[in-house]
Amino acid sequence: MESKKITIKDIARIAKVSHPAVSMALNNRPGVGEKKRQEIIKIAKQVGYHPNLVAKALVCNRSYTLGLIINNISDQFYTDLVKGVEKAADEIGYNIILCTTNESLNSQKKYLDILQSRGVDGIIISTVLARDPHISLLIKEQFPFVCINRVPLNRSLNNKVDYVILDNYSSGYKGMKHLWKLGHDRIAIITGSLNASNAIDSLEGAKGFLLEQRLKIDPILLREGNYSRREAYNATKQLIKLKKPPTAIFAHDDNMALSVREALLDSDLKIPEDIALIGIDNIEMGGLTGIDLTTISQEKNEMGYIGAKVLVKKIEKKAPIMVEKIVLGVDLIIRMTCGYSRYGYKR
Amino acid sequence: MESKKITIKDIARIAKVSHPAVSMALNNRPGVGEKKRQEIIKIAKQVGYHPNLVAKALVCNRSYTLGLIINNISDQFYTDLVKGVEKAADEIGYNIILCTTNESLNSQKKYLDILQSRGVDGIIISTVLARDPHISLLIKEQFPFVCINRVPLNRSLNNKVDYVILDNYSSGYKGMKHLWKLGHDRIAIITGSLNASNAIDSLEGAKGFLLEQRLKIDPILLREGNYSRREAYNATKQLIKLKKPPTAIFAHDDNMALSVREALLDSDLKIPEDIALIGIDNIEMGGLTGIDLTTISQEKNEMGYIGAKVLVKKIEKKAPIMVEKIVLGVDLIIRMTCGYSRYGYKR
DNA sequence: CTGAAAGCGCTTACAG
DNA sequence: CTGAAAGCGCTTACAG
Repeated sequence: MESKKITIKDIARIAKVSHPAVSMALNNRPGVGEKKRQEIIKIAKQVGYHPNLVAKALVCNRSYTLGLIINNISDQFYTDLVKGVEKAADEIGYNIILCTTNESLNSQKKYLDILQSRGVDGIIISTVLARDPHISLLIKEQFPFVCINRVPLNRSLNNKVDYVILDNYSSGYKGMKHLWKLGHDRIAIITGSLNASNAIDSLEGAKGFLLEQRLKIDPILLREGNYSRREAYNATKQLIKLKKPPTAIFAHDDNMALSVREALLDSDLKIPEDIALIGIDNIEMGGLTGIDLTTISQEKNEMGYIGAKVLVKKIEKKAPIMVEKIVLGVDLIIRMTCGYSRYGYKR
Repeated sequence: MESKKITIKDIARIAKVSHPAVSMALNNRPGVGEKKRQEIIKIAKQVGYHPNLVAKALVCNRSYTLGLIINNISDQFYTDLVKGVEKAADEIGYNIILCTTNESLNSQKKYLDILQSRGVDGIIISTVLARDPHISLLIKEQFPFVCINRVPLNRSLNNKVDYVILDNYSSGYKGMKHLWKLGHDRIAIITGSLNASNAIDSLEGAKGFLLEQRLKIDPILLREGNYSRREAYNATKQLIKLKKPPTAIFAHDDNMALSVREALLDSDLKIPEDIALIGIDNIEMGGLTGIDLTTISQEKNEMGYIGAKVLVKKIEKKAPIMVEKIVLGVDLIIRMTCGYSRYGYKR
């Protein structure tokens, strides 16, 4: 009792025309008279015709589908990114196949292969590592893709990959400057995954500011947090047990900052009285009253949105052959966790 | 300079066999000698063959792709749901096309059509309305789908749709009971979208408990929040301005509860001293120190996971023809926003 | 403007 | 076990 799928051949039979005529009529192409066209469209509606996009994709070699590779849907940073990509995709009539790697390189490779096999027209990848082994293959195969959030750092790929990223260097720089101006000299940093460009850049930015002040970070205050809430929590617990504990912690994303906060509060430390805290990303939850996380705002939505647009431009070859490199600006968002509102800048 | 896609015909030429032989070899089917099989597999690897899943889907009428329709990726409730679906899909080798409707029925219809056209093997839909106009068509067409989170309430569809939902009635009941036992008599409710079964059931549960106590809710304390943060905020502002304001607010999801909290704090009301607050869902952010939202825990992840498994069972027809109706239990999570820890139950 | 043929990259079914 | 044919539902290119 399975209801058979209705195809253009069925419609052709009813309309007494050839099936290519139906195809042309439905796709608004010349090759069929206006009267016939209207008749065919009417019949298609009546019989509830759904075009088979799989067949169409096979013959046109275009699926109007994009792959999106992210790390972790539970991290609001990625949620916002997905939202931006979806908005763009919706506007231009593409659909999204969502793939989550959980920071696994094997998983990334698996999804890259699957997405290509599934005939997506291009891939938006937010999980690339600094020395990513997969990107060069995509380039060699001339498969359309765009990096967002993170870029490969191999020199040889420098002018070959389109990307849309955040100005992570400035995020690190501005966060550090804020803490320094508040009088902090002993600042711990909990970084992202240091094999990823965004984390590397944030750290460089933080160090860059210190360098300008002829300061250096005490290596014991530098912890790799891998964007993991648990690692951030544990790192914080260790940091505050130090003989000379930090007076401030700079977590290189808000997701980790929230865990740092939990760790501090669990240890009965007051923020910012006992220790200051600043994050990066400006995720929505950081702004809740009582959290009031000072942070660096980043245009996550825009990054996804623009990334998708850049990719589709490439796919549709509407632009001349060129590589687009887009860097979105960042801003300091002062809330309560650094104590600025109470003390103001000291220097 | 576009690099041509490698197909089984290319491999066939190299291996000096017919292309169906290659297909059989690569799919581990009988019909080709073991030696040849190994040779073919080796060649495929060497030339970097990616099978064209679009072609495969066309001939097999199976794409190993699932559609997932949600309302709003920014709501952590849906994020968790997506995560569960993804986990199941990953385990069984399916990919997910993600569609977001933002509570728009037109959008839901659009995506339902697109997903079918795209040849997904089935659809997981979490956005169905109580009187949903689209579900009966899916049933008529015998298109595999499963409802999660929400179900249609039309009597005629009663025994025709598979679903995995939460025990929303109990969520409403348990939340109300908790507040009542703490001594509250004037409890406001901010509901979800009352054209959706989950919101209706939660409200029924809350009313159900009151009825047992021979109590009724004052209509002025009942507000439809539509799962929107803004509406919850505004509703709260109105509620506290009432001549007889409520002593407690029961928000029918945590996302709204967080906005209620903002509205209360913005009005300098203390939680729970001035007014108690309870949500539903147990989203991660509600558990942060300083938020400490009392809530009803729900197995959002499990709902997605089981939903996907039920759907695939149906698609693969491994089970006898039957309808699965699964209801997941819920639990009261006592934290700080109702003041239980300070006062204990009064009755 | 109209119709019949060829083909997208696969798999299935059927001769040898 | 092996090979050639047919077909999935479409679109494109080419005769009439």
